[in-house]
Amino acid sequence: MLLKKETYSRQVAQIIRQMIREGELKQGQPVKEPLLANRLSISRAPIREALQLLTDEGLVTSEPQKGKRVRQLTDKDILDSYDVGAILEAAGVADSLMLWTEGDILRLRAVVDDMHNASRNATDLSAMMELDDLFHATLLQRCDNGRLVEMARLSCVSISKVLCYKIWLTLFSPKGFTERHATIANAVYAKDVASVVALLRKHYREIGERIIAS
Amino acid sequence: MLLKKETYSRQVAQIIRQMIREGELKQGQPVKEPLLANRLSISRAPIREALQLLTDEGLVTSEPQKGKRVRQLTDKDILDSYDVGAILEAAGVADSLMLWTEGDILRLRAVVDDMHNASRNATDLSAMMELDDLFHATLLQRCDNGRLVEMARLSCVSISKVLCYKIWLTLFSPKGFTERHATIANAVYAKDVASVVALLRKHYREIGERIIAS
DNA sequence: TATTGCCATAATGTCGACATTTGACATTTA
DNA sequence: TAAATGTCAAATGTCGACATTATGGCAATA
Repeated sequence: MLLKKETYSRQVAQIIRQMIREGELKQGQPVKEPLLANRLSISRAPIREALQLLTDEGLVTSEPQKGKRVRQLTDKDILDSYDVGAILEAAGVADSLMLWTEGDILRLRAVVDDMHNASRNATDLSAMMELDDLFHATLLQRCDNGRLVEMARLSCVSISKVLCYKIWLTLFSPKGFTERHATIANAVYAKDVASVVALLRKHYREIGERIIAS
Repeated sequence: MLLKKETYSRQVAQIIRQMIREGELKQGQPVKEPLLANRLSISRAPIREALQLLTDEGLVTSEPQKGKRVRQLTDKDILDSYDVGAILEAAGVADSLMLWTEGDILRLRAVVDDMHNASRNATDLSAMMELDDLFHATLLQRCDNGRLVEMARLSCVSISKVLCYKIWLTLFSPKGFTERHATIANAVYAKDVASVVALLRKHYREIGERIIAS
C-alpha cells in the first residue's frame, strides 16, 4: 500500500464535503462539532480545523461565538459566483488562445468526443461531471496564470458542485450538455476569441439561472 | 468603552499581519506556534486558528506535519495576482460604467482631489495607501457583484500590501502615483470603457513589475 | 396576553498535556 | 571522506477538560 496517512483534519473535511453533497447536511444548517466528534470518535480539534478549511472554500460560513453553518447560497451568490468564474475563464482563454498548437486542439476534440460517447450511455450527468471539469481545464491548458485557473475553479465549481450537487445533475440532458460544450469548442477551433468569450459568459450565466430556477 | 471583545484568534491574526508588514516575519520564514503562544501568553489553539485564517488570505502557506511559513511570493505569483486583480476590476468597471450617475463621478473626482492634496504633503506613499483603496473601491461603486469586488481585492491588495508593504511604499512618488490614477479617472469620466480596461490592466501590470524589480 | 428576566442546557473558545513526526546532529560503516 | 544509520530536541497533530457565551423555556410581572 502506498502509505498515505493523511492528517485527520483533511479526511474530516472530505467527509463533510461528502455529507453536503449527499444532502445529509443541508444549506443553512448548523454544523455542530460535538456531534461530528462523537460520530467519528475523534476530538473536536481536527473537526474545527476541517471546518475552517471548508470555510476557506466557501462551503461553510462562520460567525464567532455562534458556530458554523453550511453556507446558504442566495440566488445572487450563485449568479455572482458563476459570473466571476466566467470572467476569469474567458480572460484566461482569450489571453492564451493564440498559443494553441494543433496538439492542444486535438486534446480538446478528444474531450468533446468523450462527452459524446458518455452522453449515449449515461442517464444523468454524474458521469459528465468530471468531463466537464476536464473540458474547462483543457480550455485553460495554455493559460500560464496558475492563480487565475485556481480562482476560476474556486469561484463556482468548487462551490456549486458540492452545495448544489443534486441540482447540478438535473440541469441538462447529457445530449444538451454535450452540445453546449461542442459549440464552445467550435469557436475555439476557429480561434474566434470574441465568440469564445461571449459563449463562455453566456454558458455560465445560463447554468447559474438554471440552478436558481430549481 | 465600546465593548469589543474580539475572539483571540482574530486578534492574533491581526497581530501576525502587522508583524509581516513590519518585516518582523519575513517571507519564507517559518511561523512557530509555541513561540507566538509564549510571547502572547495564550495557548496554541487560537494561534493555530489565526494561522489558518491567514492561510485563507494567502499570507501563509501550510504543509501538513511541516508547519506554516510566511508565504514566499515568486515573481510569477506577483504578476499573476495583479493580473487576476486587474481582470476582475476591469470587468467589474466595464460592466457597470454605464450605470454611473453624475454623483458617482463627483465621488471619484473627490478621491482624485484628495490624492492631489495628499501628494503635496506626504513624503512617501503611506498616507496614499488608503486613498488607493478608496479609489479602486470607488471604481467599483456601481458593480453589484459583491463576490467580484471581494475577490479582486483579495487577489492582489490583501497580499501585496502586507507581504510587500515596505516595497509598496517606494514604488512611486506621490505625484506620479496621483497622476496615474488621474489618467484612469479621466477615461472613466469620458465613459471610455475600452480605455479604462486597458489602463487598468496596464496599471496593475506595471505595479507588479515594479515590485519585482525591487 | 405579551413582555421581561432568569435559569438550565448545549455549543463554542481556550487551555495544558500527550503522541507523533520532523530535522539536525552525532555516530557508525564502507 | 562520504554515505548511511541512530539518536534526540523541537514542532505539529490530537486529546480531554474547563471557561465563556448563546439559545430556549419557564416563571414573574405588567
